[in-house]
Amino acid sequence: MCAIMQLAQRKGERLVERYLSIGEMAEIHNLTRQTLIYYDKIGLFKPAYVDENGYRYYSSYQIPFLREICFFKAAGIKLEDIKNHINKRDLQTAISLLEYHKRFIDKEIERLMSIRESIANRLAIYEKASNFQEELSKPIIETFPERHVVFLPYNGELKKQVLHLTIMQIWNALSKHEIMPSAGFGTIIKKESLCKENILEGAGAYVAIPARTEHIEQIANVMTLPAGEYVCMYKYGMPYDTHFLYNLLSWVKENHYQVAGDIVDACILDTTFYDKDTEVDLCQLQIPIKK
Amino acid sequence: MCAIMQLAQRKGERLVERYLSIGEMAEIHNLTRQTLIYYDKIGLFKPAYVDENGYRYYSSYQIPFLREICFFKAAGIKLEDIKNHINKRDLQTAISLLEYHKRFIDKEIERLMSIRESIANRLAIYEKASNFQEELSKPIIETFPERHVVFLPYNGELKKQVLHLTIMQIWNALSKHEIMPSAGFGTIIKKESLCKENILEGAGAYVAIPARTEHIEQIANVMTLPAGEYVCMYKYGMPYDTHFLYNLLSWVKENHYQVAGDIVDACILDTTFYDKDTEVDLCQLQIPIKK
DNA sequence: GTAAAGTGTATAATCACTATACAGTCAAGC
DNA sequence: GCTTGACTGTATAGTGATTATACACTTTAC
Repeated sequence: MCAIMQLAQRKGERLVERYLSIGEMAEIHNLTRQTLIYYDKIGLFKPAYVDENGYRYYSSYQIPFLREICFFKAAGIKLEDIKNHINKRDLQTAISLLEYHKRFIDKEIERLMSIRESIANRLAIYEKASNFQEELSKPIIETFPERHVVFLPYNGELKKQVLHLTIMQIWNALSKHEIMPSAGFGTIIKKESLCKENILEGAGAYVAIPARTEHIEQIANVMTLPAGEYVCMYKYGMPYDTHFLYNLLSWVKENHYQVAGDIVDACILDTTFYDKDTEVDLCQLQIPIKK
Repeated sequence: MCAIMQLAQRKGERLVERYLSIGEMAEIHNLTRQTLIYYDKIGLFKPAYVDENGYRYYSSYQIPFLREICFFKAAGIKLEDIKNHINKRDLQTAISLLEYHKRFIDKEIERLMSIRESIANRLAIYEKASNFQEELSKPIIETFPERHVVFLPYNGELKKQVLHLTIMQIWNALSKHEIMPSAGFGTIIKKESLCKENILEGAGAYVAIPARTEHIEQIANVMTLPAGEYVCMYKYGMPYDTHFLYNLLSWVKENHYQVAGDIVDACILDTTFYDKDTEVDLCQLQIPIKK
């Protein structure tokens, strides 16, 4: 039978003085016996009376205290903080504890919202990747909105390791701004190097900054990719496999377009999706065009 | 010196084959050495090569893997789930892992929003309590919106323990609906018992349901307190100290009002705020009135 | 050759419990 | 008074993802 009902029914002259056993107290508050033993041990909530056999007995006057502890706990406040508060409890400390915790909850909500957006960004990239198959190596025209990225030039000849390390440098810089780099990354090839002997001169890695990120101005090395039309091509190949780029540039020429800005080589699926022998990413070349 | 810079500068013919030490790998990913040792131990991420002295060496091809692990970790996904995914990684499992986690994040955000509201509700009550002093025992007219509460009649004579236990019963019922009972609680005295010998006949405990709670119809014993004018009085006294109620009812009569419905005795600050000798709550009597 | 920096293992602590093992206590029915 | 079952006690280990510490060995730089 339910402890609450039993107690409520046993009304009478001795009711007020009657102590509650640990099991009753636990059931009333929807806790386990072990939890109350633990609260006793850490000094958060001790029984009013302990008999000669060590049995714990609680007074019904303690019910509002334990209820309050449960409230703070359900709000996610640490037991240590609850303990410090409940023992010298007054209105002002209660208010400041709750206000402090409310700010903490606000920060947590903000953090989770940003994670939510990161996951959505990543899922959007995967969505793209799911549909690329029939379009591999075919030029298609897509329209992109304005995109903000962090750009860092490659230091030396572009090889796999330089690429990884440069991306990780940007990645860590963004992490320090509490930004999850989930909106994509890749290589940017400078427009002014297209006619040079080494087409990759000045090229670098980029990591996209998620849309709606605040305080972009505090981030170093931010670069803006303009909105507009891009001719795009999916390919299995690393940015230093430049023949894909030359192919697409030929298409631009043949179709009487002009290159309107820096070229993006966006990594869609990295090598972690493929077996060791593949060792190349699925990427999408994006050349901004104008007539 | 920064490991990333050092490696980026040491470019040359042997660069691709060069292994990274545990410290370098950790620094690149903004992790500690111990964390990588732990990942090795739990089988989440093992070095490509271990030398005869037990030193761990990582291949630069492993960088995207560890980066991906860090991404999932930052999203709050459990290492065990990451481990299960990363080893048989493909687009579909990646998508379903992220979609599953997105739903989890959504639930978390909802939970935190509800905690946020609970804290705000509680702070509003404390705000009330901060300002009651000069108004103690004085009748004042306040307007309340419509309020939903869970009501449960007291079983037997109204004493402190019956009061506590009845409230805890409602409290637990609300907890099972994942509602934090933070919007106030107290006693409701039935209008039809005002003229009876025992004014507390049919009286019971109530716990308020926070505004904007969804699916109220699924909660048992819900009662609606109508919007409108209430004559209110702060008092130090329990609901069974009925002389406060009689005083306020006299005021209603003297001022030619009529009692418009059931009477609320709202607990503002319970005994946990006072020393053991006080043993009474700060309450506010609320009598709905009409001319 | 030495010192500093880096690496290894092993262990304890964190937080708020939960689970388990094993022993003693209490209340009801016979 | 005895048995049974429900209840209570203590003690210990485990959870998850680290961090911190202690102590010994190896590598690198000068």
